[in-house]
Amino acid sequence: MTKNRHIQNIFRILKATYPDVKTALRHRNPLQLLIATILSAQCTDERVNEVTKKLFKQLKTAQDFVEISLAELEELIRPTGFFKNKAKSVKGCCKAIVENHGGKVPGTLEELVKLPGVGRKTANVVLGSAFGVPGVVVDTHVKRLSQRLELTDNTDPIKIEMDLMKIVPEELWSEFSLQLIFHGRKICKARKPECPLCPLNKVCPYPTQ
DNA sequence: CTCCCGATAT
DNA sequence: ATATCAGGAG
Repeated sequence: MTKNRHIQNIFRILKATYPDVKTALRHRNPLQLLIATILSAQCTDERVNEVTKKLFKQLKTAQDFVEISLAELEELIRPTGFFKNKAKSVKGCCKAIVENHGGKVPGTLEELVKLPGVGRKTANVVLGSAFGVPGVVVDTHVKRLSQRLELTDNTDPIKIEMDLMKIVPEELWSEFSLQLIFHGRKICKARKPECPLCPLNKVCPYPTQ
């Protein structure tokens, strides 16, 4: 089986299994998605959604996040873990957004990555789901599945991102990332992957236990 | 590489 | 007890 055939099979099966993927992080605008994504580090999206439901009811604009005290913000986001770092990042982002971007979240990878606490993963989530700009999101799931499916030999997320950008057509970057993320959560889990249930098990090199 | 954070699954 | 959860900074 050629490498191209391998990846085409994966696209076909993922599309059939997850025909209409969208981010699980609840949001109404780019600012909300940016903040939700920062909060999502090492935390389930379910918990992030619980926190942001209250958070976004109380705080609407970037200016609101600049004005709230650090201690208050820390308490509001505490259940997401890493709350001191995340509170600092959220406030820092909003400060930069107010001062340098007229209160609007910037829509390019270059500008997003300059924001404190925003790396390529977070930036590509915002680009893909808030601005409709293609981006490969390499989070813990995409990294693990790319390795199990042998789409990359690398362990560095940036190198994996580059590998996937070569293999995956640009118009599928965001969709493919989301499909791997959903599949990684439900089936191809880090701990105990459910290989017998997996629609990819016929084309996957990973041992099915 | 370590640290940040705490809940949950195994 | 330990690994893992939509990572990023120092």
